[in-house]
Amino acid sequence: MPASVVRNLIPLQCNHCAIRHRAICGALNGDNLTRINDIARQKTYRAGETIFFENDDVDYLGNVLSGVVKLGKLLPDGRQQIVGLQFASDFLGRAFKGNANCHAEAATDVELCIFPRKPFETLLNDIHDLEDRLFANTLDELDAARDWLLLLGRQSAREKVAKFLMMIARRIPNIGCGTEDDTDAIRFDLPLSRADMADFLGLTIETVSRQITRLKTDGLIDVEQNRTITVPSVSRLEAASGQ
Amino acid sequence: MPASVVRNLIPLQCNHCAIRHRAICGALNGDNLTRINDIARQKTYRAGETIFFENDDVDYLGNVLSGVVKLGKLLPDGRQQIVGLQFASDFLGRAFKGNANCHAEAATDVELCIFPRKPFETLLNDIHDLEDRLFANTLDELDAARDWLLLLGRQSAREKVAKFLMMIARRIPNIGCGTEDDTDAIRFDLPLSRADMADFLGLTIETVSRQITRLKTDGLIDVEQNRTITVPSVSRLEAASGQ
DNA sequence: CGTTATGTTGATAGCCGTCAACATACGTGG
DNA sequence: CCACGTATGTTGACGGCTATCAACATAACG
Repeated sequence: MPASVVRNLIPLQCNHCAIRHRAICGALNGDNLTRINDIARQKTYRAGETIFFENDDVDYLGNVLSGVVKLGKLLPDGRQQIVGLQFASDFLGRAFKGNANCHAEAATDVELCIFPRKPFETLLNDIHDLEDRLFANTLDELDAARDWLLLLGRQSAREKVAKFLMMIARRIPNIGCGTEDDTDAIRFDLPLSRADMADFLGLTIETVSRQITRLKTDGLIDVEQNRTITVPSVSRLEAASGQ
Repeated sequence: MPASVVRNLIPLQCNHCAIRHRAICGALNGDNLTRINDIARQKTYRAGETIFFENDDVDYLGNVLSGVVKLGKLLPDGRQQIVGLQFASDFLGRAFKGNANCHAEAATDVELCIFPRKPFETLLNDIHDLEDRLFANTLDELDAARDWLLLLGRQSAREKVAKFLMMIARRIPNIGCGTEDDTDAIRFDLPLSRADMADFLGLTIETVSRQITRLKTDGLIDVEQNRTITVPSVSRLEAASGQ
């Protein structure tokens, strides 16, 4: 990774970490927490910056503290597919195997908590619970990838966009809508551009835009300033997502 | 799983296992090999039989000894997507989490080497190398799933079929073609029907059939009896696969 | 030899991609 | 503060790829 993208590289305090218990670090306490804290450093990226390229020899791994990271793959002719999105508390990088099989890019401004590879792998060997947690994490990512295989292979553009919005709604902080007592309503900011959504859903920008317009005219969502989505009825949107 | 599909359930001998060193069992020897051998049993399925259903509480895990297993997911309306294919030496099942997130079906006649879940998970906890190997295995599956995300999201029907044939060629025993000295040629039997290929590639049966015909008329493959494929030039087929 | 499963081929339709114009927001420099 | 260029997003017209519907061919099987 180019050094130029590094904004800072500062120690942080695991016992004050907001996402610790959701991240793999939830497996740690006492001395073990101190050990990982000793090697943890914060690193930030601006939206659009590349974190690593495919086949890069990445010498660190880490957790997403805030923001959204896109994992993508490219065909020789430039076609792109986003193969994963990492949100706060998700793990980034591949233990015991240095070279990345996809590239990573900050979709929004991103804060990472990174660990140098070698000492982190030592921790994995020493602390069985930590490796178990990372293993479970990887199995969950595999489940998620298989869910998207079904989506990409068998669902329509409308279903794809609806399901994407459902997924974001689950993973992104809700920004509160006027009708607080309506538990079936939800409101959030899209962390991705239309172009990123297209690359994630195997569609074109235009098709994504048209489907959003259709969901809007059908009353399933409301859109302000392109990125702020209000879903008046989550269950109705879910029905439109095909499951 | 219905007991009716069980053809036999007999002990086997790990030290004579043909796929041991490619499977996760390659991490074992001496006493550890004896320990896993004590819990290993052979189980066979006929082509088309279901091994487990989505959300089943599967009480065993295991290796594929021979044949091909399809992992699939269904939408409520019946649309299907195959999300993984497991070949000889591949691991089947999800450690530390009983309920399956997809269904499994024998694509061909299949022999499995199965381990009851509880004692197998004990082995995983006791033998660090075994868990490491299973972890590495899972990471490879994740890589494979992401490759197919790119395929499903961004590649044409022709590229999909070409890439599928390339993948099968790598994973299935070569049956030898007349021109042995031609290292760029290869010949194999398809383990999947057109319908399975369609469900794997996110296409219809008809489109798969048409693309195979096109590859044949373009001289990229030769087809005998629907299932036997000869590839005169692997590099030319690879070029048609888009990478 | 009939029946079913599997695969191929043709005609047609529809969804989504492509190309293009336009709208809006944002940042930079005059 | 405005002018301009760029990035992002929307909408329309059109075309092509793949799905759908249908007929037929071949193989498998009892």
